[in-house]
Amino acid sequence: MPMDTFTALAEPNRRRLLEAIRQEPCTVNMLVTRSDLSQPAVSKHLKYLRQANLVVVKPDGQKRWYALNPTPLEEIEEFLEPYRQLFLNRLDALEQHLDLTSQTEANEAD
Amino acid sequence: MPMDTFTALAEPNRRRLLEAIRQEPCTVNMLVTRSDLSQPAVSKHLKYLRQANLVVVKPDGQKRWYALNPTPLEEIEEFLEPYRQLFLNRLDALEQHLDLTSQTEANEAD
DNA sequence: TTAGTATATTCATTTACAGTTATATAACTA
DNA sequence: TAGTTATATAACTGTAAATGAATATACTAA
Repeated sequence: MPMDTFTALAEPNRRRLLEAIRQEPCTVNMLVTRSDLSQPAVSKHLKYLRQANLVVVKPDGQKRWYALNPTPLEEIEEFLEPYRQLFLNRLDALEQHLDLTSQTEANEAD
Repeated sequence: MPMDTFTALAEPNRRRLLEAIRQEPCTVNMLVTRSDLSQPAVSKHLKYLRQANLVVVKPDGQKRWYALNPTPLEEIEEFLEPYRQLFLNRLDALEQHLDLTSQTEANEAD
């Protein structure tokens, strides 16, 4: 039932909310003001971000301060790590594969 | 209609397919064998990965070689970049905020 | 041509989720 | 106390997408 990190980040509005929260802790109303979302929509997205453990809440009277918890983003980081070399080199795996195997495959096709 | 990078990566089976393709270009049957998915399921996920431009295809007789195109992953990288410092420091934004503002807020509460 | 192999697509069903409106709850204020 | 503010939740609607079964397409081989 709890939402995973990747799914939480798949929604563009949620990414924007997280961006705002990253810059400084925000109340729900601050996020409503700074987004073009209704208050219930913001609350619902925050619920998912909470489930993904990407934000923590601190009640303060009527207000609730939402702050970033960046820890789950390490999962994204770890996923991305083995790809980083590749897109820094900017050379398609297919090209590389063809470069490496063209001689062998020419022989096989023979 | 085309699927964006984040949404494409939100599905765990698609991430696993991409991992396999990252290690070496694969035909559909290779991916079926290496996953626990049906052939139509693999083909359908590959369609989404194509839409997200995360893979390229090279027909080769009956076979179709799927290879990685890492370029769209730069979008993820760019999103992640401003957060990296934070989870490397491993200090919640809320803590930081409280540290920075506790004196001010103590005055305000006065 | 026929049979077989590799892959894609269609269809139907189900599930997840985004957005809205309305309402509930809790805390603050007068 | 009543009225207002801040937030969450429920009920609903619409849509995207996941899944499975069946079928279609395209190539290969005999």
